[in-house]
Amino acid sequence: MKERVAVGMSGGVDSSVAAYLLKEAGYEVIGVTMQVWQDEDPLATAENGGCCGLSAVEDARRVAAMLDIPYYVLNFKREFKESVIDYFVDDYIRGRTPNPCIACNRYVKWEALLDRALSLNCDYIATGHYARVLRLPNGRYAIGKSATDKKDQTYALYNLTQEQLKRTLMPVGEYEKEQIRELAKQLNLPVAGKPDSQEICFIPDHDYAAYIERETGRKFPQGNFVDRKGNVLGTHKGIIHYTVGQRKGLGLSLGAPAFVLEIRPSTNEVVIGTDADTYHDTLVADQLNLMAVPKLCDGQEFLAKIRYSHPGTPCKVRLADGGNVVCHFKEPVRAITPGQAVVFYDGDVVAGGAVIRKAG
RNA sequence: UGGGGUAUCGCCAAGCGGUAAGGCACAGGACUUUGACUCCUGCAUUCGCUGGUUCGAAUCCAGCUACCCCAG
Repeated sequence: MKERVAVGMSGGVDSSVAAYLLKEAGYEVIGVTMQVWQDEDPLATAENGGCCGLSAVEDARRVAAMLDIPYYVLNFKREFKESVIDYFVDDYIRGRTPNPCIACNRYVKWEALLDRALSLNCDYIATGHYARVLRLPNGRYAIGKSATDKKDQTYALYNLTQEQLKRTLMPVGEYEKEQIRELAKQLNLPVAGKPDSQEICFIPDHDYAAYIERETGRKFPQGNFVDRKGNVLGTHKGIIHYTVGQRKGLGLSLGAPAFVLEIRPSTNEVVIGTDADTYHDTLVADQLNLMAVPKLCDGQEFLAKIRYSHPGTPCKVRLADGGNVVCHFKEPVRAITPGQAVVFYDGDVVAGGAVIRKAG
């Protein structure tokens, strides 16, 4: 009897090809598009490049028809609102910089989708991510880097659980991005030429601050830019406009480039310093999720990425009070940002990850 | 209203008679799952104002205006 798999189809190239590959591999494939947008504004959807919106549904439906697989649109608006949007907004209000894609993966694309898939008698869920699901000799499941370096998406997947990974397939992880596009062309998929999605999908105009103010119905007051000694350097536009390491948009003319060092929601201050001031060699993180390793040991070494595009820096980890993880880097890293994830790699495999609380 | 000083892009600032450096900020673009970083491009026909000297002035001279400092 064929194993049954639900493929999350975003309407893009990758998940479309994923569906095809699974069908070729002999699975019984069901196409699913997750409806997550709160207001389906067709215009905004088009501008967004098609991730998760109405035009995405049309594209996914056409691909499913071509592949001759059943196709459903499932409503995940509530889950998306609670796990992604609310988290995103709350983090900004608390002076942090969230990574909504990580939350979306863990709680919507996996937790909620897997739940629905199981109730449809599926054995697996699958996505078009450029990553691999590995079963390790120690019995654990882990995310491994894909064949293509250009499009590594493992960072955003560190937070998946063992149960989720056990039931996950990522067929495009075995291919290069170019191969996937080529395959899409050969199959005559209508989405072969679609651009990659990027940026945060639910804020198509990229105006984060306006989105947060709309969502909360609040205005976030101006406050002081201060240096590390507390001297006032100027006025900021509201805490939600900034992230650690940011240079652009500060409007401060201090002779040398100025960067955000820290955001202090309690005093509504944004601390400013030089580029050199943004480097630290230690961070504290919480909400640890383990993947390849069953537990973290003091002194254990990993390559750690502190943001999506960070190439990684060697570090040693140590467990601290309350389940916190202290990560000491071999060399200082730039702009350790509360709210972003630290992801620990053991070679090409994700050992685990956690949420950065503070530098130093 | 006695004396001295300074007035060059939004901010800082070079220039010292030969036809406006640079930094910061800002804007546009590339990159991008941080409005991040980084990179590329752009950004004073004009030097507080008015005259004068000179082939030629932001640069020299005079007057005016503004601000600053010291004395009142």
